[in-house]
Amino acid sequence: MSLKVYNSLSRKKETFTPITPGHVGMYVCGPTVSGESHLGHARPYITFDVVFRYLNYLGYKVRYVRNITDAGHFEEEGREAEDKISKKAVLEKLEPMELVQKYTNLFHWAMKEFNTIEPSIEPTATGHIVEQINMIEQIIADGYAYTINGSVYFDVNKYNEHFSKQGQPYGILSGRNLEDQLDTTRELDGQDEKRNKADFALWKNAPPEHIMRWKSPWGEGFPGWHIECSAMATKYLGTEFDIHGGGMDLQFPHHECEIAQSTVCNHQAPVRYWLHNNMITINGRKMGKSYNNVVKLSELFTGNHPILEQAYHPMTIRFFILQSHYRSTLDFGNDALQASEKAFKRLWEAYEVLQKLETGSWQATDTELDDKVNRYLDELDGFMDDDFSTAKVLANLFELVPVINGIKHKQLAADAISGETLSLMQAKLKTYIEDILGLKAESSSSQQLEGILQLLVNIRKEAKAKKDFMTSDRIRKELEALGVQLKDEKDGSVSWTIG
RNA sequence: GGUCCUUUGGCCGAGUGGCUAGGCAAAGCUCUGCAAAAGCUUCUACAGCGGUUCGAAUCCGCUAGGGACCUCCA
Repeated sequence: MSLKVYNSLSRKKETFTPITPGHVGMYVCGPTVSGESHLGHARPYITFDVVFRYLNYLGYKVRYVRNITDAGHFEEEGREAEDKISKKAVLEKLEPMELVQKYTNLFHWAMKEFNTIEPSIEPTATGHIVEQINMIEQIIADGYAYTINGSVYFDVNKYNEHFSKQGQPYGILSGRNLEDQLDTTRELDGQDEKRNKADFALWKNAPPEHIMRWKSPWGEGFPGWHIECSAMATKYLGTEFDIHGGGMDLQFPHHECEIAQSTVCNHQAPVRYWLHNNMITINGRKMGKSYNNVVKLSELFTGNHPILEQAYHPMTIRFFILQSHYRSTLDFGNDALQASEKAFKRLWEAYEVLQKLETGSWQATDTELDDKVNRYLDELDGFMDDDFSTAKVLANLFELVPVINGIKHKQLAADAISGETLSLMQAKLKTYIEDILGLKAESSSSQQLEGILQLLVNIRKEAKAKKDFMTSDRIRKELEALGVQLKDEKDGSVSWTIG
């Protein structure tokens, strides 16, 4: 078995072979920290977190680079062509970097809530102005960019003419040709400066009111929209690296431009495998700023948004995202989230039960079931190898839930499956649920709380022994109101779940 | 207008031409002081029409709906 990934560049699944055996370089487009992250942003970071985790599981040494876009040219919701950071800074009376810091912190908080592993390097655009300027200078020196009024533009036509001959036309990633591009009519800032509409900015001259500005050979300004990723990816991953990830909406123009810039500078195509996650939709429509239909992560976690019927735990969201394939659209809805919440709870509880089951060296009395369990476990690697089919992994894990619960609740014989299979199941589920899918308990209880609950359970037990069901039911009912659910097990013991 | 994707049971969602994914919901049953939990069972869907094929949710064509990108966007 070997890992296969869907490469946007070739539009098909390819066997993954790293450039340097045993090592993987992966770059993922990070957040623009001019505002708070929303549900749509969660998808790539959770998706590529699982990619990162799985590559680690396969034994690769992975350098995972995810940038923070904290500079440059952004557009405000109102579509004014202004630097979003500087504009908001005025509105909120904050320093630009203060604002950037605030949203960076919020982003990190959300990523932690989602239990994502921190990238190996998280470079910022403002920290790499020099690298970006160097890269632009090189592009100019090679003749693929021109300067006008203190701004620098990439000459897409010239690039296309030259590199088409080498099988690297502009549009290679997004599958479009330049001629179609030129037909579009858009009135954009600086459009008249450009020789051709398809050209894009490498460096923009900063108007006086623009707060974020840096000195450059072309005057004071700020870097273009795409150069930071090229510069930082090259710096930390080299002129050619293995994986570049991001949302499908970045495929064009962002990633296309990245390819063009890097190809000119490094004399080779920068990326072997382009991986793109699909969008999260809401009522069938992409969740995005332009559509004014975003649900911020903080709103999701607190339930503080008109569309939300309740708060959703970060693990519910993570589970929700992993239940679909990353290249499919995923429709957001309360029903879907609530289904995920319950499903995850059931899976997690079974997982915890499983880890507490005693194993040994007994033989299976139900060999048919034993075989089935082994098959479900064996299939997991193959599912992940098949372009990270987390949905299939979860489906198999759910097949195991009745087996685990059946043993626990004595609906199945304790030795229905062999001790060896049980041990394997424990190990595999730990690896898959915690290490690869990155799921974790929604809440952890303290030892003190456990003690208090045990006390109440004991009191209730005594009441039940005296057939004082009023008291026993009261304890159960009032604990339930506090979010603690008591369950009388068959063997007379009592278990509880908090949450 | 250009390029491309998509349409799966009440809802979400996976699907490699033949082997009823899975989850949630619903109904019934078992267990139980009552609950809850758990287990078992039931619900066998692939937008429409045509074609290819021994066989199609899966391939091809047409029609209809939805969407994405072409502009900041995960």
